[in-house]
Amino acid sequence: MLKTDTILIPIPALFSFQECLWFLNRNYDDCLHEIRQDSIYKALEVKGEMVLIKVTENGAFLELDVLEGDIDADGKEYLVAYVKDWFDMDNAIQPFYDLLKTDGRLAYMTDRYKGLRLIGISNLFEAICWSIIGQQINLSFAYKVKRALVERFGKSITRDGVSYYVFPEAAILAEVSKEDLKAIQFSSQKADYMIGIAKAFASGALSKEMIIDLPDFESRKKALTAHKGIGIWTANYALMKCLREPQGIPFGDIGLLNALANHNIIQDRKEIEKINALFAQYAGWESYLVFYLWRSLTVREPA
DNA sequence: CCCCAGGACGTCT
DNA sequence: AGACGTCATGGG
Repeated sequence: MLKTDTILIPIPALFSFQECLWFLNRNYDDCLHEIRQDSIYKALEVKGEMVLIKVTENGAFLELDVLEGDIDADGKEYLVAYVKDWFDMDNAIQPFYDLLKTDGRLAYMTDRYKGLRLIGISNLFEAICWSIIGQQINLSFAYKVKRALVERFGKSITRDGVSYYVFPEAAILAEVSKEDLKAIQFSSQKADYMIGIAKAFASGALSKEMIIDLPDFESRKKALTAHKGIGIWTANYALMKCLREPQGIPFGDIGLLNALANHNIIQDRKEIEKINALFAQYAGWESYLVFYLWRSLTVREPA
């Protein structure tokens, strides 16, 4: 099928496609998108149909091309909303920069990482599963496990001999066996956690809409941590990446702690009061601060 | 063998 | 509430 659909999305102030690309391409092997020549290729499922999109920069616009899959006007609208949410394009982040500029230790970020946006995970089930996979293991291994899971249980669409995957549906993962997951290097505990979460989503006991409808951050966090396998770190990570809760601070995150130590904001990992004092200065932009601190971490070279 | 990695959970005080 | 031990798995 030939490419026919091109959509242009205006780029807002303080937005850098190159910085967003850096995050998506930071030497980790993420199976849910591919980057070639400054373009992002990603599979999505739109109204039950697999679609392959390409996102690239085109002057003052992001260019969104539908490479595979038939979509109607509603589908286009969905894709535009998806990309805007993915790159947090509707968020005016100048107030965050104003805060950074008053912070001697972090002011440099407004230049060095200018235009970096908090890259999201719009699927709550995926966001939770990904954070469960990432619990207490190094990121390289976490991406390896995710790839095995996605390539085994996720739908895909192929173009030019390359397959692009979407994250598996909850209904599928709800039915897999613990042994299936252990075979792709899940720990026995994480296998139980993820099957349990998948069953909750598959049955409707848990959903993004339900969490959004809760009145405030604390009740959302409680609703998530009520499930086995979702602790403070996982709940806050999911709320930060999916629901874009500013208060979604993944407390205890080793990367966050390392970044704070690198900036001499803390000396050791137990200085909770210093961490709280820092985030108090960034009220409303806590999750952005976390993301920028992650950005500051040097990334290992690929093996 | 050791320690570490984008933690969670139980069980003690 | 908060500290501590335990659980799993792969990488260095």
